[in-house]
Amino acid sequence: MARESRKDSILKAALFCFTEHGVEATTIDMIREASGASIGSLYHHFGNRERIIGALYLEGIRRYGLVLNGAFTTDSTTEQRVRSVVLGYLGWVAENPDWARFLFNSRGQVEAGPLGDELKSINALHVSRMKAVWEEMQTHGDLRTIPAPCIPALITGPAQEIAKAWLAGRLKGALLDYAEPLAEAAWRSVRADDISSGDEGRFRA
Amino acid sequence: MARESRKDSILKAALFCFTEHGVEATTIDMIREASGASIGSLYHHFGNRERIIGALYLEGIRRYGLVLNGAFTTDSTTEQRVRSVVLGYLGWVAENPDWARFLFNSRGQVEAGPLGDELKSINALHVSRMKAVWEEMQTHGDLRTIPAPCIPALITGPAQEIAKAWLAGRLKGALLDYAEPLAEAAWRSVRADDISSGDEGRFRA
Amino acid sequence: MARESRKDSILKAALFCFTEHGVEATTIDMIREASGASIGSLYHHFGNRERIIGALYLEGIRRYGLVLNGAFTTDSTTEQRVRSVVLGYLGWVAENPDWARFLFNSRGQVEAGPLGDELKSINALHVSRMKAVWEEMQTHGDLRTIPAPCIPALITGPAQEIAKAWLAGRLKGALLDYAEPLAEAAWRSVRADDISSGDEGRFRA
Amino acid sequence: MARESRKDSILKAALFCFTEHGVEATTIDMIREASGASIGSLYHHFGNRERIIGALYLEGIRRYGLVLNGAFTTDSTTEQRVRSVVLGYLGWVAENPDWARFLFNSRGQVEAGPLGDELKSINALHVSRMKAVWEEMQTHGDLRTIPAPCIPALITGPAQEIAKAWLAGRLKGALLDYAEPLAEAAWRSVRADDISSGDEGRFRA
DNA sequence: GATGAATGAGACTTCATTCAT
DNA sequence: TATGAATGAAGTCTCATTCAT
Repeated sequence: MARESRKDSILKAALFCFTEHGVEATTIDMIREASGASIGSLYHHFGNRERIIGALYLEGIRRYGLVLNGAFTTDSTTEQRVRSVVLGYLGWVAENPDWARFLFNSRGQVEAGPLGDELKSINALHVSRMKAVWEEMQTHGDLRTIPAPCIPALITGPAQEIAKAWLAGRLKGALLDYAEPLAEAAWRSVRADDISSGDEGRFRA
Repeated sequence: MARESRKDSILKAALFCFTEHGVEATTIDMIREASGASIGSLYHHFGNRERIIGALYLEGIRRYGLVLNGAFTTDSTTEQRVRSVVLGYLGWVAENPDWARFLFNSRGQVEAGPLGDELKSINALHVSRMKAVWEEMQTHGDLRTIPAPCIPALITGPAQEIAKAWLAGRLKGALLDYAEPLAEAAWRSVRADDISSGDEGRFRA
Repeated sequence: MARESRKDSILKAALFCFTEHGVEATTIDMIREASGASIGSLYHHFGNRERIIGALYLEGIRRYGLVLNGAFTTDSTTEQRVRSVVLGYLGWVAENPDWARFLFNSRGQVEAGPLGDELKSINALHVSRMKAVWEEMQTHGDLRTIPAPCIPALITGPAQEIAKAWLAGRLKGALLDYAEPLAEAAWRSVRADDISSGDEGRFRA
Repeated sequence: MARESRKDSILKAALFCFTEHGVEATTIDMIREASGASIGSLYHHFGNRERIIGALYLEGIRRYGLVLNGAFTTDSTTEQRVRSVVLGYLGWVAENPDWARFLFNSRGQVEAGPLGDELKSINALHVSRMKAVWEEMQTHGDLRTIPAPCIPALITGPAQEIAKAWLAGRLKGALLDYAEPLAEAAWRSVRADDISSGDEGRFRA
């Protein structure tokens, strides 16, 4: 832990700067100042600016992935899973606003950079894994017949909009106040017609 | 028209560059090269870089606004309006991918710039006008009781996700293939419980 | 002339700096200071450091080429030509010590740079043109039978050594004091056995 | 020997890097990577970059000196000596291309560095020792009356040009193919008029 | 209106060197 | 002896902007 301290403090400082000024506007010198490290140390550990961003992005995806995986492995009915994803997403954003801002606001900029392809492929892994789960649910008849790419969009899209507004300070109150309504709406938008809220969902007779 | 030609060609070139490289990565010199104008001419017409972005943003909002206004003024039932917003949004993105990329991908970056506040307030005008309409519908009982900010998020959020994926080339086929499913889902997610698709929606007895 | 002034003054300053500190040790800032131009102006005209060096190298080759071409076109007998090349070379070095230092001292460094291949090919052109002339003389029987690449080495090599020593300040007196002995020696080293100094050389009966 | 191994492996790696990238362009880190040593180890053994270059240069001169001394001590007639110097030089270059490249290509750069004066004086020693021998020969009447500095230039200059071309890959075939013609030419360029190849040279009656 | 040379602040990065372990 | 994290001066280059013609 003491060993990793410098590298970690640089990443921490970088995240802080990205939140404060945005990814593009953050200079190496800002990170240097915020981290207390020297320029040389920054480059010793990361090689260049882009790799600092990349390392942070990777760590963000890893952390976020843990939450979503939890939602899938813990819950058993389809409805529970759909709700868990929405709640899990909003919960994570509420607790990790800086990571969320960085991850979701800057995705485009990060993927446009030199390490974009590498990071994109890691992202694609997450997406495809999730996609497999949704499709399985659809096969079981718990979800309406909807083009596959729409399912995650319907479940996560509105929550993302709300989260974005909240992160930008355009929303009063706690982010989690919107969790239940959004989870309910997500479920309504994707559930099969013969299923209503409160039914068992998956594993029906 | 011939007089305005130079100014327009600069804006056109700027939009092209923003699509190609992103807003932040686009330099004055790229726009100069793409437009065929001289640096001096660029500054003569726009004063500085930020004002090129601003002018483009304004024009984008204006164009997009026309479509959405159409959806509201033409249609009469709530369901029709909800569906029209989704369809209108996706239709506009499909026909104006460059404008869409610029407007939705780069919103954060644009608002972070020096003219951000000005542009934000123009945006806020649009949003608040729309909000008023949704709230009216809610008052009439056509929409479920949902926190107000969720309504546009539910209607537009999933469409935005799909549009983003399509613009990034992650989606096969035509964007409009997803329009009907998304419209249907949007309506399901916000409609009042005693209303089903096909009912009259607003102005019921 | 007034128009080209800036670009030329930069090149002039660069040559001065190269003489003073060597090519590698010369920084953009030194050239900026010596030329009186701004950094921006430097980059406006040349794009990068390497292209300043390249432009200078090209100009140097051009100037030097004029002298050597003169030696070949003016003189008629082989002996006269051999002597003219040695004398012309030393004369040019004596009159253009800065160009000479840059051209001959830094050839390796220049060719190792990014524009190396381009410059190398220009150099190769000069060399091959000259080679053709020597070979013609050899065919005529004025020169001994020597491997072709040795001929220019024998004629120019010693003069280059002397010039290098003189440029480095290791030689007392005027460079041209060594011209006649070196010309004589060059001719002795390459002339055919039945030809002695003062004979007609080429076009003998 | 095992003790010295590390130091030697660093020097060996340095020579490799100098050949590959040139002296100026070689960084401490390149040598570290090529040698397998750590940065700390490099500095422990040599103190700084310049001293690595210096140590290598010294070793190169020492090795090359052995060959040339051989030419002078073994052979007795002037002609034999002149020829031996040319042959010895080319033979050494052919067998030690990396050392040759370093020693002759980078001489200027090395002498321009902080340890330049020290190395220059060592070089000057070699040169003056050799000069004494040539002058003695001249006094004996074996060599033509030529300005003293021209003698080594005439003997070694052409061979250096050929060696440079060969090291740069501009020459096909073996370097030693050019040895005999160059030795013959060197002797012709400096021998006294009443001496022809095969005469006794020195020690005539 | 149009042009493009000129400007300079400031960004990123390299690299020799030091020093605690 | 060996290691490699840490340092920071110094270099190259970019780019928005100004201004004389």
